[in-house]
Amino acid sequence: MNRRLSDTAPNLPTLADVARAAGVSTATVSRCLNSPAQVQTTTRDRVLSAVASLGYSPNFGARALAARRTGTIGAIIPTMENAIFARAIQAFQEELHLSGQTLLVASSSYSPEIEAEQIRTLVARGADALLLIGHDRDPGIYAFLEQRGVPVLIAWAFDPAQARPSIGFDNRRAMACLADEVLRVGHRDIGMISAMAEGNDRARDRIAGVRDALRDRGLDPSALRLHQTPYSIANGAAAMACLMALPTPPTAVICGNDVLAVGALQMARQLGLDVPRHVSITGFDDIELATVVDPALTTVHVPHRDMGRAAAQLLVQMVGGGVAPAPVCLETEICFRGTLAAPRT
Amino acid sequence: MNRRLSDTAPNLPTLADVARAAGVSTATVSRCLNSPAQVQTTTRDRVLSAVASLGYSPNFGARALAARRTGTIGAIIPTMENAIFARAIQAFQEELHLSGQTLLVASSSYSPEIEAEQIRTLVARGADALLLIGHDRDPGIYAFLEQRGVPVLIAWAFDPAQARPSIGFDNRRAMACLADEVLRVGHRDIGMISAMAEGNDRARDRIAGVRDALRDRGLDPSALRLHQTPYSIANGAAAMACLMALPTPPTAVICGNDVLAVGALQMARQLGLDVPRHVSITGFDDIELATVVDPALTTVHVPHRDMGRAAAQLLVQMVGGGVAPAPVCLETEICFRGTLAAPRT
DNA sequence: CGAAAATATGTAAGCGCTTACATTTCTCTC
DNA sequence: GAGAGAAATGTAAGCGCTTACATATTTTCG
Repeated sequence: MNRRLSDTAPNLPTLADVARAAGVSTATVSRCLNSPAQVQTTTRDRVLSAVASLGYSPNFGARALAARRTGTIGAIIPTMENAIFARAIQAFQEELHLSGQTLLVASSSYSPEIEAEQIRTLVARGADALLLIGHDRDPGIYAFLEQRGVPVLIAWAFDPAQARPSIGFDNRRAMACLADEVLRVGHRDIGMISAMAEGNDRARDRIAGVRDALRDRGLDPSALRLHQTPYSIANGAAAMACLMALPTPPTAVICGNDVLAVGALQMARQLGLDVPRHVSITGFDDIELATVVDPALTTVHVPHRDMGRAAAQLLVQMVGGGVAPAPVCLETEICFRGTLAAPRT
Repeated sequence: MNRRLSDTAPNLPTLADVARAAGVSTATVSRCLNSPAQVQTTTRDRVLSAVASLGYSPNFGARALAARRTGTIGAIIPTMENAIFARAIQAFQEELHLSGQTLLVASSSYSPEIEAEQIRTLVARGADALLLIGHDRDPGIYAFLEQRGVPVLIAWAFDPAQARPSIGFDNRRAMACLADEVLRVGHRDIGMISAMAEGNDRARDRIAGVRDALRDRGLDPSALRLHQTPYSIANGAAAMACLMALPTPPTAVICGNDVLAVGALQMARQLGLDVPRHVSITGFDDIELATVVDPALTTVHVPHRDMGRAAAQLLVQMVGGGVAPAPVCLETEICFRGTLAAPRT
């Protein structure tokens, strides 16, 4: 047939070419490449030099078809522009590389519909396994993944109630700890700026964490002045302006993440409010931004890199062994910096 | 043979199953999926409903093998943790998605050896085309890519002297413009904190740009106090400390990127120097960090998102058409903010 | 109305690799 | 040094899809 070999496509050497050049069968060449130990040293040298001299490199499609795996792992994150995901994905990719796996990435822009589509795309593109953020998801998607036999690991969430393998931290408890610190120094009027909670279990858990802390101190959780807004500095600032315009503005504003907190901080300055003297602000994540602003942000440190690295290891193990690992819970830590202080009396 | 079908692997429906269910040939099913216009509406509906009811999804390896393309485009960037790359890659991925392509990413950690390895990996993983940063690279790599027939687009660089397709901006000229502004307000003692120039043509071009500006004003380009350091806030700070410890410290410090500049800014504050009264500092890139610090950084805005988006379009076009597009040069713009002022007299 | 042209569908040959199984070639051991 | 067992290599059957080409069906129009 030889279709399309006539045009620009270069005619690359195949396994058979290497086999011919080395005077062995294709099976031996394949073994040299995939399990060298099975092949005698002298044969192996002969084959490898044929590989080198022909400039051979295996055809991906053929290999994937025959071996029924691609050595590719997919990850879908809301957006790379959020430093927490960029950082984790970077570590994830590096670790994957150590295991000889390649990373296929897609982003959902925080939209469940786009995410569902991307999941299908990555599976169709041959991802051997998938990394997803948070448990919240249409059950049909999990059914689809199960049908295709694609292992999934959930990151950024730890919830032993969910049977699915996951790696993350307890958003709720971490936020409850931080909120408790805010209460401990004396704040009673608490505002909260959160990311949109719909379809985002992390955001919901953090809100629940603040309410837990309130409740534990015998305060009314429903008194929390909650403002939800999409992720951005500008939105954080706008939300802060709303909160501060209230008849009795909160003396402390707990933010669902550092980006919103930085926005809040900027707005506070713009409104002529001194942080933390007039109002305390806290973040969550501990990204670079948190240390660069003045005063530096009191926040919760999340081990994003560790999470990315560990996620890669778990996923590689899941692809290989097929066993579902138990949920992993990482520790978070409060970073006390300059934006939390006792309220003015 | 049926190997490995006995174990855990689910037995997924194939094209043939769909064909059987719909009462057509596999060719017709394939056409329904790839060029629906060729198939009669009634047949198509029948096939598509069979696809849906069986939960069929094409096998990636088989498709790649038969079609000789994967619909996957690879990108290798130094690191995702650098916001400029994260931002561009995000836009790149979104645009790729619109064209039905998938993104394979790898990172080089700024190491030419790792990059070379990653290039081979991505090609072996079936990338139809590659996005790389900067022209600087072993010629053997370009030869390899040419042999394999993998189109490459270079981003972050614009140099008409290079024959290769590229999209970027003129690092040298942009930096020269900024440096000229620094000179224009009266600075004569200029320090520069640059990223490591070796194997990084962007960094080299920016240094050259500063020297150009000096020369154009009749000053001695070799008088530039240049400090090279790896990319990080802490390194920027350390470099700033060195510069300020000089017998006659520079009155303006031009930084190769915003991250180094933010480090310099922090160190200035730590040293009790007021910016811009005691010393001016400039950045390059215009990332979020630049607007969050106080005073906000005077820097060069680089249209990272546009670059990412356009890169995706070019690459898709290269894979499809096979024609090498002419180098594209994007415009940069100086953002005057708070860190540049005339030197004290 | 019939032949030519256009359209729709079927047939089947690979794409390049992996791997189960068969065969050959060593390496021991007694 | 013969036979058993281990090790190395070869044989060949797919993996599931795309697409050139063949065939069947419909449309067009002189």
